Amino acid sequence: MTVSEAPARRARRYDPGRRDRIVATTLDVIVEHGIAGASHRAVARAADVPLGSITYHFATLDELLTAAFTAHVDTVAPRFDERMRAARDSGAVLDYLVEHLAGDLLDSARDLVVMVELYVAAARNPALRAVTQDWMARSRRSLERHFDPVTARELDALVEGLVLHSALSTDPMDRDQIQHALARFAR
Amino acid sequence: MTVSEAPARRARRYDPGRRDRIVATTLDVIVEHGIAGASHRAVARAADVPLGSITYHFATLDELLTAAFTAHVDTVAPRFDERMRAARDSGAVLDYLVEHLAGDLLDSARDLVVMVELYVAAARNPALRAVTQDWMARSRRSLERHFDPVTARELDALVEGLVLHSALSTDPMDRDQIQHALARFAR
Amino acid sequence: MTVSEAPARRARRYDPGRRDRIVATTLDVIVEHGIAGASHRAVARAADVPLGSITYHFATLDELLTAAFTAHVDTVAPRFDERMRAARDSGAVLDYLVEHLAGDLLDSARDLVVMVELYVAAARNPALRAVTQDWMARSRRSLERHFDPVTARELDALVEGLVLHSALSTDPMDRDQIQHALARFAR
Amino acid sequence: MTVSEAPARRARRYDPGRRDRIVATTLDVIVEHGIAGASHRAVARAADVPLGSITYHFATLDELLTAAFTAHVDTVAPRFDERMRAARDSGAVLDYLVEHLAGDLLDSARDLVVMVELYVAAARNPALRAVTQDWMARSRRSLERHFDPVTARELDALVEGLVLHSALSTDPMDRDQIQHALARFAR
DNA sequence: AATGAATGAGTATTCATTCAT
DNA sequence: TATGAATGAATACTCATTCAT
Repeated sequence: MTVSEAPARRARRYDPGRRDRIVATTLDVIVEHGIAGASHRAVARAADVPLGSITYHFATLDELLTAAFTAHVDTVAPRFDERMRAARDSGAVLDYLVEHLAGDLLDSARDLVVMVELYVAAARNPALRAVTQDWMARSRRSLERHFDPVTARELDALVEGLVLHSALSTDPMDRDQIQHALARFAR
Repeated sequence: MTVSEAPARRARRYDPGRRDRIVATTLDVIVEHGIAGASHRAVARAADVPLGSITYHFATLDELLTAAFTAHVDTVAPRFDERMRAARDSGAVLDYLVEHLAGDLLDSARDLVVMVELYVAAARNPALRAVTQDWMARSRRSLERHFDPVTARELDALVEGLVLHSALSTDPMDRDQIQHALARFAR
Repeated sequence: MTVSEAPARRARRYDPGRRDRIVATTLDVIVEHGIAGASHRAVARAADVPLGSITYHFATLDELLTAAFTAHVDTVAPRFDERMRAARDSGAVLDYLVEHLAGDLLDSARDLVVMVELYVAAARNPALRAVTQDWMARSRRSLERHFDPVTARELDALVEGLVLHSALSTDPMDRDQIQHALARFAR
Repeated sequence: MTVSEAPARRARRYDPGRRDRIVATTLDVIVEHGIAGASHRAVARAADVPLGSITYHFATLDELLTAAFTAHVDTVAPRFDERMRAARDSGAVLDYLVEHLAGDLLDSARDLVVMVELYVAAARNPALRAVTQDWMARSRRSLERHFDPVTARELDALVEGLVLHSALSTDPMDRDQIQHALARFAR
């Protein structure tokens, strides 16, 4: 019986792309445990990286969180814009939104959690507020491919509200209801 | 909405109503520092009460937060219902909502912040989710005094989205825009 | 949704024998959670009695623990003495001890846990040391009904050792082995 | 066996071997104040190390206690085995045991206390139970150098009982009595 | 006589960050 | 460049005991 609590970390000194992996893992941790649960340690554990490695790449937690959310927006916003570009007309946009809100709830659930966490954090963190506003602006600009600015903004707000509701309600709206709500904005 | 941090601690063994004061102060702290900042210590300091007093009245932080949000909902929901009861018709309701969302009344701002904090916390905390759902249900029921259930639900979602936007955006919608958005649901 | 965290304690102001019930419950708590787990609160909860009631009847924790262990010894020691008195000869005593150590492990397990907890606590608590020594002396005196003082003492020590072993070993001695060990002391 | 509580904290960022020092100090604290007194803080104070240092090296108190007891067993068991190996015959073994149990050497007293604390803790802590069982098995195996397995086991139990008695009794057996008791197992 | 409230010290543990190597 | 060690403040929560009623 000998004392042995070696943390079983495979040596991995050469590890290119580690920085990116840390950023990606940070998002995973946020999704699973919230921003409150996204500590240096939690991320280090999840990314299987020594604690010092996190603080080496990111001077502060804030910097890490900002990097993570920025990366998220840079993934999600272009994808959304692409969908908008691909849509033939405003009707097609609404169809897509219905699909997004009612359908593949696995992927959207993730996006939604990230969104809400970001929104609240932004309320008290200027760096994140910039990220949030960038995201809002981009998504509105994408919608403006098919709607006038006023409608785009209203639609954006409604979608946000619907997302919140479907995230938190035990009795979420069904596809028809969502369709009906969005139709208020279509021709 | 300022929290007095007076370090002077008068001896005060007999202090009826302290429990309620703690609950009220908890809401203040949430508004000022977010749920993440609502620690036992922070609340104790703000309520000018010894730390042990908090844990005496509330076995866990969760219990305290739940009590605080419940108290908030029990204040806000009846007030909203009263407004709905008082409104002559659906037009009057929309007028009130516009006022509520656009008026940068201190009270409104406070309510917005509490709501958003609650929503995010609810995503990870079943007890708070129950509070949230109760709130949603009550507010929908109030709207149903003037709208059919489908419209009430849609309107509720839009309001939620608008709240999020106005709570977090640096460039919130103006009164006309809000009015215009809500008008989609009026007769 | 109204706040209601009433601790659901049935009113029971008139409750004779409560003192005794507290003492008995304290022993239960010690058995289940160890002396370290026998706090005022734990006992109050287990005995379904308000916290203040414990400190009302027992000025300090020490007093409560002492009362509990004393009660235990006053139950166990006479019982053991009765067995010794009833035994025809030293052989019958050994038969009884074998039975006790190998057999009804449910009751003995409880006694054993109490014994070991008491012993260790006694090492640092004078009040409990007195209880322990009283117990040791009484049990030795009981054995002296059938053995000379020297043998009684040795037998007592061996029994204690066997009890410890059977309490902690995953592979306890079987009846024959115990019988064989004790036989060293019989004629 | 005195624990220096020097409040002077020299800056000491580089301190190799600190982990081992913490483990050793933990045993000291257990000897002086019992397991119940072996808190993170108590150990930190005794080892003249900041509190965070303890939790850095040992994620939980359990881990620390386990390391301490394991270290103890890894010191004591080989030493005992060495004595057994060195003993010419079973008589020499008994002589050594008498010496060990009767000599009020500081070292012996210390070992006794550690043993008893370990035994009680083991009753409620699986990790410590493993340490205990390891110790029991090793000590039995050492005895088997001179006794058949059955006798070794009985002797072990008796020794344990004698240890308990001499650790806790104010009126411990004298050398002759111990000698006499052990002689029951000699040729 | 009895008890709910109060309290200050204490518990284990987590944390962001800094430092020495 | 990379990282294990270090650290002091903070976290939620428990506790024995005292007090006001």
